Amino acid sequence: MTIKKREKIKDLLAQKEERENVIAKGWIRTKRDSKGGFSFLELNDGSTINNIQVIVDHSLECYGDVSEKLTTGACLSIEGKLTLSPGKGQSVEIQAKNVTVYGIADTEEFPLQKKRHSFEFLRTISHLRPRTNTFGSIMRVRNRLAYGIHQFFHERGFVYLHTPIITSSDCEGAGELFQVTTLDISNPPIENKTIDYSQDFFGKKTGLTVSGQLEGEVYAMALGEIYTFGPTFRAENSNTSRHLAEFWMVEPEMAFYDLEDDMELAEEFIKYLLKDALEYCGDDMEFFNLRIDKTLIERLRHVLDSSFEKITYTEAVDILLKSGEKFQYPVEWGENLQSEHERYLTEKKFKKPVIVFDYPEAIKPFYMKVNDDGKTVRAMDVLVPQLGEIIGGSQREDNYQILMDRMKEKGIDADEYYWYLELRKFGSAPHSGFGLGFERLVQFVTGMENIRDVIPFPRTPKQAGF
RNA sequence: UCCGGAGUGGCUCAAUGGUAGAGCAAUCGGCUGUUAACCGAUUUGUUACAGGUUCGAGUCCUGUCUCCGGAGCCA
Repeated sequence: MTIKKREKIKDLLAQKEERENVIAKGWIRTKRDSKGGFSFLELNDGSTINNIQVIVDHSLECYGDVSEKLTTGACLSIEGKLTLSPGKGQSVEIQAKNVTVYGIADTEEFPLQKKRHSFEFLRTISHLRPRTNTFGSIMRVRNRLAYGIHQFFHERGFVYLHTPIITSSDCEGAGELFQVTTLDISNPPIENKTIDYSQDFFGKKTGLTVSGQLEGEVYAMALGEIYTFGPTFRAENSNTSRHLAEFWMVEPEMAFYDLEDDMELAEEFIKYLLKDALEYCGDDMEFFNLRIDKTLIERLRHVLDSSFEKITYTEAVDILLKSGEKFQYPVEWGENLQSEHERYLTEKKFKKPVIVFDYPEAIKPFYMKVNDDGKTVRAMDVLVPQLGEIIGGSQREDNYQILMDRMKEKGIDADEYYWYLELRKFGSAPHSGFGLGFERLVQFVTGMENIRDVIPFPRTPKQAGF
């Protein structure tokens, strides 16, 4: 007895010749009935955006049992013959010999219709939206990008490092951590009118990580080049199309890299991933280009073909001041660049990604290396058209005394970070790194406007359903 | 968090303070190797929630909630 195996629709569609006894399994996207005595089913199994057309003859033995159940959303197993299609729109199709219904989808209740839905509505049915063309494509591209990230770093000898999810250190500043506790929050232990965290699970106040960078530095200072790729949490009340409370971040950290090396790696990295997506997700990318953003592929190719513009913060301020543009927020050296300023640089001035570096010391975190001028730090942001900041990175301060002084200046408790400081005390070395918001990358590559639509289950303020 | 907009059949949206409607979907029928099929008919409502003004509120006012867009924070 031969064991008949299900073939993926992606593989079946690539066939050039007719073949008996194929098995396909998947969900019905649409059905068109012909009173000529057969139905056309569009079957999708997620292996590709493309459906395979299945012809179900109403004279089939099984038809009486299944006819009522062949509706949009139902899940089926089809056995039949793969044939060349006489109709337009597909080269092959399956002439069904037997149809098994795994699961019905009552048309009165099933919310996905064979028409366009708003992304807003689809967010309310996060458990069913992966069965749409758009979300299938997004998650396939997301998956390919994740794979590409590992591939990129492994080709370069980076070590994939797992940094902790629960931490007691706060890398960027207070007020943005999700607290982790096993204390009874309705009746916490009190000592001197404050909560006594010595009785908490870890014996101190802990939270979910906002970045694996500091821990990443620890291992870069031993293994040379490492990267992290994992979930990150920010309890900021951000309500924008570019922020999530839980998102995935990629953070490479490299010993012996200065800021120039860092920028070079960032550019190479972005280009590698764009090329990868275009090469391996052709059908999905074409779909985005057709339905989401007609200039997408052209724009990505342009990014691939051009070198990123590298300008200092001071140069950027100069350009903005001389631009003649009327900005809502004034441009002034020492202030953060506003979204509108970044957009001018990437979309109007250079029309490609721009790396701005050497930012004023006062507006950047304590761990960034201070330049000789004493006023700027070795920080860099990669800005891309439409989206803005996709990467933020820096060369790290490697001088023990300077780092100590900066922590003091910024009001950071050096005792808490003694281990971080000791990296500079024992065998310090120049090193650099950056962070890439994975969902922002997926947005950039797919053209999707809202970050809530490029992660399977988005977490945002007031939203943790599913 | 701030500014602006929105919340009405399953979905997308209409409705000058005066009888809540259309398209799509669904259902039924017709037609067809069909392709977001097509044609005809039918069904579907606590107008987000709580108050208030008014003879009368989907519409005006107050509060609350949620969503969307923009800003800040950032990745």
